[in-house]
Amino acid sequence: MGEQVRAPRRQARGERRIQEILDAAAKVFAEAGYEAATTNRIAAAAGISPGSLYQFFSNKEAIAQALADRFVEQMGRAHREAFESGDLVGPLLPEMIDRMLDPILAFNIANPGFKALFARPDMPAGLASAARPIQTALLGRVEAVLAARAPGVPEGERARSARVMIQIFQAMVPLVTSSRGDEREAMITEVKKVLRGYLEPLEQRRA
Amino acid sequence: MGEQVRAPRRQARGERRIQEILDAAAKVFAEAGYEAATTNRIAAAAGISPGSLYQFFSNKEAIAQALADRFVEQMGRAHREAFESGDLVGPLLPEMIDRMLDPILAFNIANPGFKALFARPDMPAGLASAARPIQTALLGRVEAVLAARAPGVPEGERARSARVMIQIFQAMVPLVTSSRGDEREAMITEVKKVLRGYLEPLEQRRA
DNA sequence: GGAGAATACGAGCAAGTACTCGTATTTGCA
DNA sequence: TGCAAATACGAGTACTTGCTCGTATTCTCC
Repeated sequence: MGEQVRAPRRQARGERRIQEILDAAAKVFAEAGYEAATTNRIAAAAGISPGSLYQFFSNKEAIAQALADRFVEQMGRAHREAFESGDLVGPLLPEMIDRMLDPILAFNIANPGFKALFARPDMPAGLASAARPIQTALLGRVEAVLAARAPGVPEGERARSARVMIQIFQAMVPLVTSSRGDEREAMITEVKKVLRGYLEPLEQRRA
Repeated sequence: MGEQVRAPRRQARGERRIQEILDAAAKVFAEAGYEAATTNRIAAAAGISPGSLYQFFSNKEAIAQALADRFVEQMGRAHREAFESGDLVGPLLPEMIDRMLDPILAFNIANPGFKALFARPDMPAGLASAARPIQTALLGRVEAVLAARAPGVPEGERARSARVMIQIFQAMVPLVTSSRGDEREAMITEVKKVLRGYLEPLEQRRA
């Protein structure tokens, strides 16, 4: 255990190749899903031979893992942006919802491959765990917002409500990303209506 | 074209086998997903040899297709039950929601294999089309309810709202089926809260 | 400019898949 | 009871997939 195959000293060319492979993998995973995305196809999409692919990644799962890490890091940034405002109680509910949703929606729109990788049930179990910390952090932040704005909700119920909100939001993301233009704007409005309709009664409840 | 391989005259034993195979397939698909569900494993789960499997189904997709048809038929029954009440306007909103959701939730709880088959992106495209008529019918029924109860909502928005409601409901189903006992009951209550929070403002809008 | 390391290639291997086929057993029916 | 059809078997086949390996090319640094 603890054995490390020391990674070769990468040249600039190699670093570029790695990013190219990850870009190609994101595209192929998004189009085909995890299982159907063959390593040969990823190599072809990256414009290199299968052998070259394995110069940089030890196996298919390592590619997905690296891609997941890249996504998770960007997603983390979007989450931090969504919750960076210190004032959880001041803003009216609609504005609060705007602040939380807009950055995360923007991320999902800009990275269609993200959902394709993480939302698919055919990917290896280990991959989901890469997103776990992010998911847990998100849950905690939503709970914190609930605790501040809806103090009348007891703790056990609060955790459940946070999960429900996250689930709803994630379910609506495909509806948003798969539409375009005005229809997309309208869908974003609907997502916010849904969350507002769920949150408003919680905020108004007495302790 | 139009060629038909005439199906052999089934014996009672054969009819029984077909149902056993479908039961086994539902279990294996639910556990492993479409791709990872090997025909040999389905055969083993049904307690027969791979060769016997192909006595009744010409290929793996035909198994999934037959299973899908069986599910779709049962699902159709649940939908009809959910919407059979002629009175769309009389009942208060919470009762209306109970009537619509309970049968469909009950179906999903009783048939965990259903979601596993239809919600997975790794299944052949043709399969999804089996559920299409059911989905379209459901959309139409929800739209009809909206038209009756929320006449203030213009038509284009009504279609969008119906889609949103269905999407939300389907997203919450896993939260319900994956929990047990009191937690499950609580989750069902939450699903209904969400839909009520979304519907109530629509109903109260002026034409 | 040359030596060693990194990068690149692509035919091919081991393993796993859906599916077949020759044969044996069981069933329905005259 | 006997016979044709239906059912059952499971080792074997054709194919695909992730991945390797011997070899050729390009880069880095002295």
